[in-house]
Amino acid sequence: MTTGAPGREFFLRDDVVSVARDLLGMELITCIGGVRTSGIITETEAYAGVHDRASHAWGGRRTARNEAMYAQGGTAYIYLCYGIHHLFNVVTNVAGTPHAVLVRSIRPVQGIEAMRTRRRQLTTPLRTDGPGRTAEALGLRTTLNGTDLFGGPITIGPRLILLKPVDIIAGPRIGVHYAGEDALLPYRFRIEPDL
DNA sequence: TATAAGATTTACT
DNA sequence: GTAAATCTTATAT
Repeated sequence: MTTGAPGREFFLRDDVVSVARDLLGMELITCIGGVRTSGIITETEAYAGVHDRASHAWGGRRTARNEAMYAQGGTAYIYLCYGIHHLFNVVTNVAGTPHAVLVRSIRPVQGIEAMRTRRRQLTTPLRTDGPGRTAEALGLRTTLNGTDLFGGPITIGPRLILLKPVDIIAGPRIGVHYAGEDALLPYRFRIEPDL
């Protein structure tokens, strides 16, 4: 687990919650239009498929938008939220089981100037916290929805920082108050910004 | 066919 | 603190 990038088997794992936790500290890399940008994943949320009211796939929902959730683990699920923001998820579990992990925040590593341009923050401090800001900084758009994370423009790289269990903060997910009891599940994981 | 709400961010009062 | 931007889906006429 400490050497190299995660292989396909990492994303095929059965427990989406543990995948969300283990993604913390890994590098999310994009190479789009010849521009390479990346960041350390610092916040994630798990969406546990058909039994999770907060998930787009709750109750077995399957639409043109969420089709990528039904692909095999290691696929990108990118959708438009509120008509404006692109949100990036990593699909987990085997094909046909629509689990996914939302990447909510990164710490910039490579291509910081390119991310500034994308975020239109050339002089103001570059912010990459929040799922919409994260996707915009990395150039992730719905045109990349369904992209495989092996051999394509989006890659999950090696773990860049080692984390102790005590460093990882679990809590309820954000913006899912409509999900009833499922809104209280501790499916959100993050680390302190200065860790 | 119409309306409401959503895994959000930004700007303005 | 409130509202606007604006696409997709679900539910109600």
